[in-house]
Amino acid sequence: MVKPDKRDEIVRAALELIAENGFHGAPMAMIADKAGVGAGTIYRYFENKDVLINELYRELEHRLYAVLMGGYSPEKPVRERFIHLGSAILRYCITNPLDFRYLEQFHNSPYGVVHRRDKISGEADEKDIYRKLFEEGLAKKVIKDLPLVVLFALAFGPLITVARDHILGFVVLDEALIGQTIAASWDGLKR
Amino acid sequence: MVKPDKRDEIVRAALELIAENGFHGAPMAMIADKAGVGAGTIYRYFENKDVLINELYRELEHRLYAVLMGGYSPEKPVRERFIHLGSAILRYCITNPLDFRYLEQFHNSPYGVVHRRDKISGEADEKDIYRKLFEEGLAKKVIKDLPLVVLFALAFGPLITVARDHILGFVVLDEALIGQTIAASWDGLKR
DNA sequence: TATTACAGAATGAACGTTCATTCTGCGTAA
DNA sequence: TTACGCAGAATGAACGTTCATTCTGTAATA
Repeated sequence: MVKPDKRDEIVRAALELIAENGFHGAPMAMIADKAGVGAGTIYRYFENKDVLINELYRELEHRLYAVLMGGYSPEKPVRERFIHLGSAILRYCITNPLDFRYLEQFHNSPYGVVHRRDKISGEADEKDIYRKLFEEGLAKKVIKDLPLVVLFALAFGPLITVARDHILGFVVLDEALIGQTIAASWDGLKR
Repeated sequence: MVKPDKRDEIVRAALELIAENGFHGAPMAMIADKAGVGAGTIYRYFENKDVLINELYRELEHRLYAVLMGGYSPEKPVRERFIHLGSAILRYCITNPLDFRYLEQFHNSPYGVVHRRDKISGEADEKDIYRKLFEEGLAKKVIKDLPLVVLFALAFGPLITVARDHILGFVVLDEALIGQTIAASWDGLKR
């Protein structure tokens, strides 16, 4: 039978190599090596490199979503929920730098653009918690009347930039600084 | 001797291909083709691909700096200068999508990380106009008391994100929206 | 004629993927 | 209990392709 532990090793190795070296710095042979399997073995679990990359992305997206929803209360005020989500996302990125770097690589690549285009053109699904939050904030007139995409940029732009800077060692984000950063990005958002 | 017009064609072709397809979607042979030049000719002008990539980056950086400084008045209030620089940068990115995409590719790659590390560890040079502006804002207590890196993130994060979204067609930035976006990112920055 | 600039073919390294083969663990027969 | 047979998991050498770079011959220039 298919034992998941080899699959897991492959995924873990791919995450680490791609996060650190990018898609093109992570040849299949190297992934196989790090996973402790033969090169051909990867193809028993993943049809090809693209599939591996996309499945890994989906796993990370799923993990991140679970973290975001931990302790999330839809009945609290918009600002409070925003702070909660922002802190959760920033903390996750900081404590899981490999995940963060991987997600960044993915988003800054053709994979990510396709993924995003699909997402925007489709309807908001259950998982699109930020979209719902912003729409509610717009309806209640607590955040600026701007297109959703711009609101996303104002909210995520700083967080992602600052997370990257932390991971690359350009700044050290402690609890206090995390709070101040998110509060500041809220200032940009709020009406 | 070395006629600059072939060099220019090579640089232009490299810009276009790399901006649209990334570093790995722009083989030297394709760059040569698009430039109307033999593959070997590129090596008369650039020692290797890395050098070509870095020199192209430096040219773009220089152009962008010139744009930023057009109409910049160091004696105006901090907020006004910030708005001026933000508008200039955003407009530049939007009207020169190839330049913007190239700069992004560069920054999101090992080239960019090395470049940034060098820049941060070095002293502020004359060209580091944002750094000077923020330091003055801090001294005059008009912007939040946060590390420079975080201020950069709050200011640039949204602008870059929104510029990318515009170029990918996820939003249409007209003059009004540009102004509102920059004003909003100032709200995040100001004390 | 001597020198330089050039185009494009040649080269070798690196890559993703394939596939003939080997290994492993389990059901069955003695 | 041991030996055998077998399915399918695992392997890694080999293949075809792509790429950056170098080499070679030719045209232009002086």
